[in-house]
Amino acid sequence: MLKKLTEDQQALIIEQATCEFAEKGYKGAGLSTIAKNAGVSVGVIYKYYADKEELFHACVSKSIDYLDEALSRAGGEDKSLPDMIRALVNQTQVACRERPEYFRMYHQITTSDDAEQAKELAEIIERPSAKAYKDAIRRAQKEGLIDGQLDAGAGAFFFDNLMMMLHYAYSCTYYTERMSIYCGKKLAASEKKLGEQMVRFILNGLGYKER
Amino acid sequence: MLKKLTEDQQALIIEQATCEFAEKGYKGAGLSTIAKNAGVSVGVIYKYYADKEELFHACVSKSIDYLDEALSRAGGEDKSLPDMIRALVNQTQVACRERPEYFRMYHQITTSDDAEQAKELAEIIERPSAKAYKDAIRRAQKEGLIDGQLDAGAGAFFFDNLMMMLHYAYSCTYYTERMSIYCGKKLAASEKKLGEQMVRFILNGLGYKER
Amino acid sequence: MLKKLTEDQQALIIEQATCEFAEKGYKGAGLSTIAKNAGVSVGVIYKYYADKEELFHACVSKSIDYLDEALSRAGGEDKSLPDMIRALVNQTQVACRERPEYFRMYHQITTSDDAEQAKELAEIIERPSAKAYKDAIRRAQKEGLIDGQLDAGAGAFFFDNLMMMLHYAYSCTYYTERMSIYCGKKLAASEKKLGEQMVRFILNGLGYKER
Amino acid sequence: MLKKLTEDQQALIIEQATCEFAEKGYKGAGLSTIAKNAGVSVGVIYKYYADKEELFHACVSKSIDYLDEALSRAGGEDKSLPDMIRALVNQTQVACRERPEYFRMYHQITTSDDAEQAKELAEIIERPSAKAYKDAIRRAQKEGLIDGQLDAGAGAFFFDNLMMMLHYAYSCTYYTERMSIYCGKKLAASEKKLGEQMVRFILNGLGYKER
DNA sequence: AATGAATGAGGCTTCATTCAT
DNA sequence: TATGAATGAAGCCTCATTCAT
Repeated sequence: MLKKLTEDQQALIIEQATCEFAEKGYKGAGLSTIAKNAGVSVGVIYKYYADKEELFHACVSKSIDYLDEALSRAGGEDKSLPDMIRALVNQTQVACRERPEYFRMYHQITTSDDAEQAKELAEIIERPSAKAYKDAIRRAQKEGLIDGQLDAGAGAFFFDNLMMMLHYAYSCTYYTERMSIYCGKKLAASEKKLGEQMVRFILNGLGYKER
Repeated sequence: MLKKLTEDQQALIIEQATCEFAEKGYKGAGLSTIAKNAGVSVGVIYKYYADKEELFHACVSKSIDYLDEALSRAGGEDKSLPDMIRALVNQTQVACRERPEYFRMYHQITTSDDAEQAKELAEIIERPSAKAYKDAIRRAQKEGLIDGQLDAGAGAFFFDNLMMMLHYAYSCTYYTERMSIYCGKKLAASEKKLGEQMVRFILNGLGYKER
Repeated sequence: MLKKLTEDQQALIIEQATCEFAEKGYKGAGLSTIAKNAGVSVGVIYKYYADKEELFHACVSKSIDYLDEALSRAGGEDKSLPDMIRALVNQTQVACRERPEYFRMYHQITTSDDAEQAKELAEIIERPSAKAYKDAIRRAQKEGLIDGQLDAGAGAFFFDNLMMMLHYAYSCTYYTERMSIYCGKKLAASEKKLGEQMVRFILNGLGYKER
Repeated sequence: MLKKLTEDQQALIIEQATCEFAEKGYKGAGLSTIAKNAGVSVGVIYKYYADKEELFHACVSKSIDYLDEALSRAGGEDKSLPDMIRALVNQTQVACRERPEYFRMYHQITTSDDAEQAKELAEIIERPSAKAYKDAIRRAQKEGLIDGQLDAGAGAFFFDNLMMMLHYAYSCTYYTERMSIYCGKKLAASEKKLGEQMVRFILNGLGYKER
């Protein structure tokens, strides 16, 4: 009983907390549920995190890290634009299947009503990919591969909007249902086909012309 | 004390409740806050709604109605595809400016972890527009105006995904910030320019070719 | 709407209130239930009674009046002791069948935790019959009809105790059940036989000897 | 704050709850009052009892146990009928002096308007003593000690009715007052004398003849 | 004078947080 | 150091009472 929490136990706390927050929201999540699911006492959580909010933030950070990692796994500056997009869409589908809770967590973040905090989080989460996508679009525009009239920022925005909705479609109950309604069950169930359709739509949207 | 809540007061309850729910979520919203903001007593709310949940549902219904109405204001089957899309984007921007709480409410709905309820709501909310968009796309495909390879459902899905993210960008703190990060403050602030970019991206995405 | 409550309506209020108080107790009774059952508005009750407590007291008074009346119907100083007791037992059975709520009301009174009020009520309700029974016993003792060793007050007390329990047995759910358990369903259902047994027990208890 | 409520504290909760319920009834009793009187927080009560009702039932059970115990202390099948009755009356007087709240609790139970529950409770509480008394009477009848005409069940019923009213007289404000009115303060105050009178009345009532 | 909707204090219950062991 | 029971503030809801019509 006088042993320090192992790293595994600490990780389990975050993992279970993430699931609980992702599922029930910040207010709905219960500390005692988290403790029970993680196999630790409520008290020990307060040794590692000052309060519920700090635990939540830790889960958020972990989720962001995973999201970043998932993105970078798709990465590769050397890829062609179509390949890059294909890889990103693909990676999203895989990541959502593996760890839907992290994407649900992302969705929870966006419900925050604290403007200051929202700003801060957006800065951390969105800035890097915004830059990466914008740069890629600019590069492609210079190479004459895509629509020159398109504002690079706006293009990145629309692209990421589609990616984000794909996240939600694969991780949040409501959006999953919505995807089925729009695409039909069959297409919704086929990651490959839907991915292809999406890549096609995005490339078209950006005004991509081969060669 | 008034003999009976005026229609205005009743409407104010829903309005304030919607704001409270939209901002804090179902769990976070406080009945006493709502009552105070609506200028009524806590008790009277229970004369009109059996409990917190029923009040929430009333707010949801009202929000959905507004959303539908906003959509139909853009409507017009007779419009050309570009005009229709332009109108929808436009209408979204106006509606979000006028009643951001209804769109925030929508966002709250999607956080529900009750699968059954999510299903039901998605059916009510999404089915009609899904059908409308799909039909419009099919029609345009028959007329040879847009990409014939595109699955109509998927096209409608991607289109509505972009619309939904526009809603969020104009009504939820986090997404607003995110839009600024992607597009820059200037473009984010110009509804007109951003709208044009978006219409362009969508038309391209659908593979629209004039004539 | 500008008409005064008729006497019937006023009586109905008391009647329904009595039933409600008798069934649910003072705390459990609901003013709105009473109003609804009496076919009047809640407000008008407050025109006749200052508050819930006063209404309760009015019901208590009415109940006491009925109880007294029921007793006096049995009355008759001229009767022989056995006849008097027989008449009282009989009358109790009839009254309980007709108006169980008044006896339930009595039971409710006795749960009061306000010592002062209990004292006052006991004085009003019990003093007269205590005196009457005591006198009757003294008279019978002088005539050598019953046990001279018995304290007249104690005798009256035991006699009335048995009467009171008979009240309860015929009007309160719990005591009805209890009667069945003790006496068996058959005897419990036969007012006549049980009454005879009780008269016999009482006369024996008082040490009554004919002639 | 204590690591765990001691047994004493747990007992105190039940004790204080019993007093509160006994005094004010189920509806009238307040959880916060109970907590305060027991020197614990409101919350901890919910660690031991799911809700107010469960706490009430625990108090009822405790009270019933005490009542049974008090009865069995008087017990003794080997005693003569007069001795048995004397012991029961005696024991009742002692128990009421020691723990009036348990008898008040009993009184509260009988006010329940839930027929099903009343039935159940009556079965548990009354059946055993009903049987014991009835058997004792039958035995005495066989030995020719008491009135053969008396229905054993009815006799047990009348006997227990007198016992019950004695309980109430010694524990509930109203009935205490009533006893004074009937018997006079002096006799009411003398447990011994009143007890003797009561035993005499009962034995007479049963038609007891020595030898 | 009767109505019944509005009021708001108060009750039960939950759960984030504390702290004795 | 980990435990998990105890704490108590805060939330939902009820209902006796008020008062505009």
